[in-house]
Amino acid sequence: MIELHRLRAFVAVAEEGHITRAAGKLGMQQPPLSRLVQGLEAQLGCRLLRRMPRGVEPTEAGLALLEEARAVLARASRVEDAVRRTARGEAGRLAVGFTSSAALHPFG
Amino acid sequence: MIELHRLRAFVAVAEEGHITRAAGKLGMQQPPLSRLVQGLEAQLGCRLLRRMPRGVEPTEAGLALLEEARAVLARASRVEDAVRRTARGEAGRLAVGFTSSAALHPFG
DNA sequence: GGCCATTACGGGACACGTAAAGATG
DNA sequence: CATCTTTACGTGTCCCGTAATGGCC
Repeated sequence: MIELHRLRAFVAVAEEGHITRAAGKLGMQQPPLSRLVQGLEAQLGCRLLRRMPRGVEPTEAGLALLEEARAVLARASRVEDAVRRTARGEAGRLAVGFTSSAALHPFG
Repeated sequence: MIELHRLRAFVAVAEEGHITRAAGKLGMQQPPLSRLVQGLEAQLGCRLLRRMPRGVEPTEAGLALLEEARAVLARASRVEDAVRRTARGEAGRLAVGFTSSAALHPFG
């Protein structure tokens, strides 16, 4: 399965259009980032970027991955907080109910 | 961010109720799997499993993570195939339409 | 004593950073 | 020549597997 690390790298590159610029945004150097994307292409068996003289451009497959990757990363980024909140008791015990008559009952 | 590797490990353990059994299912040994879950607990800063004399049991936070992790993993597992299909041209350009009359039209 | 989880230790894979090389306008 | 990407090389970290230790019926 694709690891999130590689997805993050690819999304940054695809959004910036330059490996160099994306590396700066991710706080790393260009060479490791370039290899990360290459590894992803090798894993998927297809090119994700068109290498241009001035930067890169996502291929068709790259665009598809960009969309999917954003969805997965967005969901994954919320997991950590959700679990911690549950551990603190702020969530997880919350039950939400719908009835047709609850609104008629006074509290207490 | 939590890596998918750790999520897969935790889901297997939580579902099996035994680190030993989950390790067999994942094709690995118990010690690395035990450490993987410990690493996840350290990352989240809360216990995910209650260690019992016969196996383990998810805590409240563990149950919350189990649910989230399944959703993320399910989504991530489809990414790879989706991108490869797009690269082969089987998807990405596919438009699906619904009409009220298409069924009345003969092919050709 | 048997079962299960954990710690200890050595080996391999992967990613990073720096430095040098290749490609293109 | 300037810009951007890629390859080369050495280092550090993380994970794995085997072996030994700890806790609880």
